[in-house]
Amino acid sequence: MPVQLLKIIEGQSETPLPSHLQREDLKHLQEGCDYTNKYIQGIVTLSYPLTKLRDGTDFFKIVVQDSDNLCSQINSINVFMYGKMAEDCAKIIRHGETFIVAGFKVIKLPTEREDARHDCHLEVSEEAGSTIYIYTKPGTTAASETASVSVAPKYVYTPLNHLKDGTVVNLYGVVKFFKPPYISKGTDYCSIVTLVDQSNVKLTCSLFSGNLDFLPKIYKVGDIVRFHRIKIREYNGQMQGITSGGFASLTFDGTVGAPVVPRTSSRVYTFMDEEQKTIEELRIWAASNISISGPATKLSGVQPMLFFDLTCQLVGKAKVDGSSFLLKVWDGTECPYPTWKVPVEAQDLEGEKVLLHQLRNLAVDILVYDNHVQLAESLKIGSFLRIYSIHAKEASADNEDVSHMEFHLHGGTCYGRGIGVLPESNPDVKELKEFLESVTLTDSQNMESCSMDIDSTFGNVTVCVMLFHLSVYCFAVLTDHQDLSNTELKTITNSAAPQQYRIRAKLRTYKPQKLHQSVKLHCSKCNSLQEVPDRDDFDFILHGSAGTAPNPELHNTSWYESVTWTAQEQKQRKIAIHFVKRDEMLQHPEDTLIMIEGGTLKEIWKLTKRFKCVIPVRSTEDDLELLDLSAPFLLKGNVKYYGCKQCSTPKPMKNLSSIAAEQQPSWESTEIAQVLGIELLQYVFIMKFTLVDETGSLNAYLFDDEKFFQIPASEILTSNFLQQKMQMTMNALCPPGRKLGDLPWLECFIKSYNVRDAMKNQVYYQIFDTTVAEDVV
DNA sequence: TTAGGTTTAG
Repeated sequence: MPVQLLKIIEGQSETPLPSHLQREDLKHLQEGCDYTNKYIQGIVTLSYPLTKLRDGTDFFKIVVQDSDNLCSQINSINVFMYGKMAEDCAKIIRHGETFIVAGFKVIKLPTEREDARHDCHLEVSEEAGSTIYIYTKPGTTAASETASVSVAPKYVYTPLNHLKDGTVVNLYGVVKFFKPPYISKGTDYCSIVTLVDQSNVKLTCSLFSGNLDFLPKIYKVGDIVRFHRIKIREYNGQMQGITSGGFASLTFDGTVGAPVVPRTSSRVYTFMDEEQKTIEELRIWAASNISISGPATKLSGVQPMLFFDLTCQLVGKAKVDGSSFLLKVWDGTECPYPTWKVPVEAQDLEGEKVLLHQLRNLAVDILVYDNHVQLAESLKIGSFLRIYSIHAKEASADNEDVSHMEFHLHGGTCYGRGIGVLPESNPDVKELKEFLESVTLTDSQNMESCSMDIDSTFGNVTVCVMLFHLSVYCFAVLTDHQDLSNTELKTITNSAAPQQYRIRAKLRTYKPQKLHQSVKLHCSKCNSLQEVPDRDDFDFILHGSAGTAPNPELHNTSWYESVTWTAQEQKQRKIAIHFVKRDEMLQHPEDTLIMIEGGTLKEIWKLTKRFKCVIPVRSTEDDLELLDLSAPFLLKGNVKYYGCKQCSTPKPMKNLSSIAAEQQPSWESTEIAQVLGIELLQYVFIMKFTLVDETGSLNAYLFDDEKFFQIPASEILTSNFLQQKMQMTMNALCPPGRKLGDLPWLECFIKSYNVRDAMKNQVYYQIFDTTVAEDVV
């Protein structure tokens, strides 16, 4: 008899298995072995409806789990039954029963693997000589004898189209919308969840609990929930769910094929194989019936005027004021726009100082408001968050020419706005953690250290060469170095430096991705490079110098005329402006250089719009002097000019009178710098290009003030237009999202050079005499 | 009780 029912009495089978059969372990199964006298034993966890194959043969599939090895990574296997055996078995088998099969075949198919299931399946049929034994429990009988036999307590789940006012039900649903738990105006946390099921009926539930853990752990639209004991009420003509006594929930990942592991805080819950099946069916239904948004937005993909959800890690937080709170987060990618920095007191900022400094180019400030403040305050540094419906807003301060990106989590909970803490077990968190670990901090910062090594031979630029051409068949228009032919990258990296080459390569990647970060200040005297000071540095110095009142003895001299006034502020700030004259005469504002004492950032910025040059100064006993050289010593149009702290020897302002006396003073920055003893810093682009060809790859540095992009490095920081132009150029040279094979070819000149220190000699490469062709952008 | 989905306006 191929299928036998063996009754168990007091844990023992009435009829023992034939003694010649030996039990086999799931993990030892192999295709091609003989299993005539071996058997597999396990619990039936899943069964599929009996179907017929094309040739009419009955086919029945079940999943059997090895209950003795539940912890084993592979603890279940698919069993395929054919013919009469399939038909017989389908009639009597029940979930949770013990299933034994002897004399089966082991088949391995490449696509068999599912979760913790064996990558082989068992083929079972009378023809193959299989025997099946099924242990049933006392008091239960086979389905062929009596219908609906149930061992475990059974819950009844109501489809969403069958809900009735005033009832308490159990239900399943796919999350179509949710608000992550937030602090309600009452005493509890609240979470709003809208579900939908195969009936296509929606149900919005208001869930309340004083304990965050009792609310469903929903992380994204598409998650599947099971609610037990939810009360149904009618509200505004529609059914509504609301928590009632004994409410309990399980949440599952809604992804087809993901492990069916419930998220719950409850230690005790029932979860049967039937319910696993329900989840799997809902997943499949949802895959084609619920619009689940595409790939998650990363900071690198943020667009202005966008509301987006961000999965990130918290690295800093700070109190801002009563109604807003600052979160500093990162996701390992760089926002392509300059991002705002919310000013906070240093002592209010919580987080690892060193890490915050290392991540200063990657972390972004998110300002959260109102009802989100309390939750934000309770967040732990280092935790992983999903922040829902962040508003990316492009804005520019009235004393800034270049806009920046702001991130706000506005007050209220519309559109699911809120903050959720993700557990480390969350698959998205696992993926993010791996990615964050791959973003080596030293790498993201190494532009600064490497660029310091660029040798001093730079500057020997001759004729500008049109070298980039972006067709598939690349060619170069050469107006110089005609003698150079293309050299393969491998040859270059195998050769000694210094040498010059012409190359044909693809730009695989470049740094920094945030192009405005490529702008640095370079001192041609000491060859140092430094970051361009930001507005805050300047503001800080101006605040400091505002404490020194203008010295009246220095007003109205032979070469300048002075005006003073007191700002109507609490601190009674004194401001003096000195207008440089020529031949005792004041000039037109657009030709005039002015010096200002006690001005604010905003006032100075406004003056630069009207006057040719502005020099911030302060009084000493016997002359006006420049401020600290971290501040610009001269502002002219949009450009702030800085001096090298190391190489400058600032001189009194009266030295300017020699220029003022000229017939037609042009007020050139170089000339002003010279008479004031300032070693002028030059704005330069410093970038690292990773170039590849068929033979290899190398990193070449771009060190350029204007030639390469045809954009003055000194002006790019204050011009949206120029920043866009530069971005377009880079997008043309290295189109985002393009595979290596599809990248355009480009030609350029590079030169190799040695950098030696006490320990070693290193060869570097630098792009030179290369200009992006006009038709590129 | 709370919220009852449908973006702040900082």
